[in-house]
Amino acid sequence: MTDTATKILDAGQFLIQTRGYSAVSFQDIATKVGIKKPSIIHHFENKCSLGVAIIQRYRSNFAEQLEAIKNDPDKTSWDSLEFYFSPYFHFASTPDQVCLCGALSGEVTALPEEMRIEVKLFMEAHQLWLKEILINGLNKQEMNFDMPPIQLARMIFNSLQGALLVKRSTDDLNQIEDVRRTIIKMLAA
Amino acid sequence: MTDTATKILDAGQFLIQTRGYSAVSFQDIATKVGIKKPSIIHHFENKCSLGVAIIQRYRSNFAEQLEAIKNDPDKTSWDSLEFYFSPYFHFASTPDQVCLCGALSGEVTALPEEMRIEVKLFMEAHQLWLKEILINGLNKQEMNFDMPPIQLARMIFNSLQGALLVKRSTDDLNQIEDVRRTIIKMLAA
DNA sequence: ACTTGACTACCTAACGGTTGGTAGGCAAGA
DNA sequence: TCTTGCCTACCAACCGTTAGGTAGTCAAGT
Repeated sequence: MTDTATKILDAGQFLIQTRGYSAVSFQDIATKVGIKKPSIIHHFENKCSLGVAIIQRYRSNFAEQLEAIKNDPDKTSWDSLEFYFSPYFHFASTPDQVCLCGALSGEVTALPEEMRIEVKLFMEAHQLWLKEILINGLNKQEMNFDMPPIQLARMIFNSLQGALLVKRSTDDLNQIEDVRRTIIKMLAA
Repeated sequence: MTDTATKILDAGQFLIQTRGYSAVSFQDIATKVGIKKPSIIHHFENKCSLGVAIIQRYRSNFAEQLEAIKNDPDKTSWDSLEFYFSPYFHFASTPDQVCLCGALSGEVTALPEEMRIEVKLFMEAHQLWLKEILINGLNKQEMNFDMPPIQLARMIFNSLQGALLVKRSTDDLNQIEDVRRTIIKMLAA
């Protein structure tokens, strides 16, 4: 049995990913968890610190997995890239979930400073990870491209984030698949 | 002197582009315009219809300009593409404005159905317009690529929308410039 | 020329409801 | 006995929206 704090994080994350931060209330989260609204305060002192905790957990879950696959000698750079695609395809397969930080990016100026910092850290970490994968792909001659790796990393990250948001608004799964195809084409040896 | 309804649309659009829809209140808009909160209802019957009016105006402003440049025989497909980049660079030059529909896409499921329809129409129109520009570029041999034009159109649109959102969250102007560079490279003859 | 009535644009006051958050109690486990 | 986890009961602030009223404009009727 998972503890209540974890359930609150789960429910909060899910609701932010589907609706955004401003449109999610303590009441929504409490109802989903099956507790009363003030009980949330017992675990997280206010809405902001709950928000921060949700992003931090999300960030470190990603960081762990991305680090693991990067350091796995059995994995090619293409394996790593496909692994990176998988959460985007997973979210795209749901009716209306997007990346947590993609959802927050639309209302980032309405967020408390502490949350903004977390969103920024997420994005920077992912772009740097992608850059390293691309450099690796070039060095091992698995990939081929003549653009600065950081430029391509930004293009990949931004197009995936955009595609997920546009997919949800248009209800058109091609948005992600076409982005994936284009990325692969750009990197193909 | 612009009339009050236009001022309300202007203020509402600006605030949504900077903060999102859920985080903008009638009070915010009224203060910015210099009227009292209930006076907004005199011009727009509720928040939803104001939202719809804002997106419709935004859509038709774009539609007009995009149609004009597409039908101008003096403009190359590269001119059209650079013209399409310009509003993204304009928004990127502000501290925290993004595309209206990009801002809304993060909280689209929290939006009333009528607004969701408008967001979807915006995105579909832009992707179709980009597709036509790409087909034109191929036919006139100004551009060169071997991917389906609609796939590339989606990639371009999604990466620009994503870049604008990520730029605002990270405060890093390279996000847009790198996306532009990559797009140009993909299409270069 | 003067009055009437309808209309627009805006106001103040208040509505019911929801927001994030607080205070205090109570039952279970260590 | 003290802590943990959750509760009920509440708060002030704010939400979108409504009601009712007040100016000012303008065209028609007498």
